[in-house]
Amino acid sequence: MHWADYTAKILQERGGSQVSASGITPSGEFHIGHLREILSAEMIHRACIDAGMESDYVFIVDSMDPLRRVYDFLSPSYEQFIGHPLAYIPAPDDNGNPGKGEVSYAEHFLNPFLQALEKIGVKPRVVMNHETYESGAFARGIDTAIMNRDEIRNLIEGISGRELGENWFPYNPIGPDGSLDGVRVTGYEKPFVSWVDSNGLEGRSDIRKAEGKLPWRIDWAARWIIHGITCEPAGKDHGSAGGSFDTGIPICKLLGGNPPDKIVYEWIQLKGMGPMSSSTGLTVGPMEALSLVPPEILRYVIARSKINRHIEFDTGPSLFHIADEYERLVASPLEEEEGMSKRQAVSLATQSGALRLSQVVRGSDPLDSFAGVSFRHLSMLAQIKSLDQDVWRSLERSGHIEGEPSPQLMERLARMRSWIDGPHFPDESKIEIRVELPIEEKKGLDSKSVNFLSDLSGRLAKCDWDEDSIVKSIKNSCESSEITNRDGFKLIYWVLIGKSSGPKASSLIYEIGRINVLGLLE
RNA sequence: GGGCCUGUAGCUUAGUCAGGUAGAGCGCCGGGCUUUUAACCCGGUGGCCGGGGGUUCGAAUCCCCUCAGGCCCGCCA
Repeated sequence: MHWADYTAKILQERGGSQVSASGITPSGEFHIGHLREILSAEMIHRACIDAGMESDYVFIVDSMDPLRRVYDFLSPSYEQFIGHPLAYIPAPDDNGNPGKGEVSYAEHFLNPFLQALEKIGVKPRVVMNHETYESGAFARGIDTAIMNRDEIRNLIEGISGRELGENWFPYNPIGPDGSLDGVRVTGYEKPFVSWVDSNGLEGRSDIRKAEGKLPWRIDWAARWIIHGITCEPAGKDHGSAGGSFDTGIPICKLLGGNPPDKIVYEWIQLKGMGPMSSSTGLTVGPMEALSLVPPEILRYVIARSKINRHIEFDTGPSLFHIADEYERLVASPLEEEEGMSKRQAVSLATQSGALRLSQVVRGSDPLDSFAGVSFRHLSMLAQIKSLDQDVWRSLERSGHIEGEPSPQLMERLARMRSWIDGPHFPDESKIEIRVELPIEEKKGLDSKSVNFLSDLSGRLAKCDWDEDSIVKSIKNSCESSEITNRDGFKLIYWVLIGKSSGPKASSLIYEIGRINVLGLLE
């Protein structure tokens, strides 16, 4: 059974309608890892619906979280905003300087991410957490937390092993400068928390307004109640012993709620691609990934892995692998059969679950997303055929398509071209035409091979420049120099691209052009 | 110091929660497709399930120990 279906089954036992949730702090550019936070919850939400339950999916944006430090992509002038909620500070412009404030910092990073989510079929109810504070919905939780501050302190200290300072208070007011830092609480008289800031300025915050916030561990527990959340998978950082999940559950109960079960997902690692990794600061954004692969395959990256396993993501070879695996499964899914072993049955259910949950539109047939050509094959054609029409003609001849290409396929070729032209395309998949042959390699040729190549050179110099004539020349050369077709083609690939196999030789030669080919055959 | 995940064929892995003779894909090798695309079709090769011990009629699966890799524990998905 797929993990999302399994979780849905557990939730069914809990009963009632379900609310799955994700939460992300928009402190900077969103990346591919955030997709796992989103999709872990969204897929469980879909599985609940598929299992016949009422279900809602909420994406809570932690817009009330403060700016922690001046990140590399920000100018030093952001120093003044440290400690301010992300919803209340201006977005950076292209140079990292604070903008005019038409768009908040939180929205600036959130908006492109939401667009990417739409493309992969995720339609969350978006909740800006600062608006929940502004609405007063947190007031009840804040009041209860303050009234039970000692118990909450004991819970956090006991479970996390963290010692909370003497001035710790389960509510952080915003000071007169707009920052959450350096404000000390001096008293509470519902609904006002009074405080003094680091300069000795005194004031008070109304807990019914966004004039302060709960510390993370309490905030999380309180929002479970506010939104009726029954399921919120969290990253492994929240999942370790004594982490915020372990404190959140009892705190939520203390506040009078029924907390969700602990579900932890593993992280996505960025791997390989030489210099492309965290060290260069280059990460892969969801939009960027979508410019390379279709949305259902991006979903499949998450759906195919068990929730508690690392995903090693790279935009190179593994993307090929996953994309072709997806195509293969769609084309020939496992079928239910008499006398299937338990294993096969489990694997069938998991696989079909993964395919089902990978669809952009819930409930649509995976076959609708099927392009009928492997990524590997398409990448090759795209590299040797500069015109789309030539790619379609080739695919028609090879029997991949009949007549006009499908819209899915056309989109796929467009994406393939941008992948090939971009920095993420794997070297091992690149077809690189040689400029000249190294002398040592020339010396290693036996006389038969030399004969073949010079014979071929003579024929190619004269023949019509179309694929049929080129193929004929190759076959004739093989015959007259008494080598097998197989060896002949191997030699050609070796001369042209330095490998023993490659894309259809005639197409390759045709695309390289007569002059260049003859130059290499010299 | 506390905790999590992982270790199964050359590679990626399923199977571990509910113990019952190790499955798959890729790769590789061979064959076919009478113009041999890295396409497509068919067949084959390949694993003392990290190591040791225990429980059991029976262990990849449960328990204990151990080795190796990755990760989390202010904020971070």
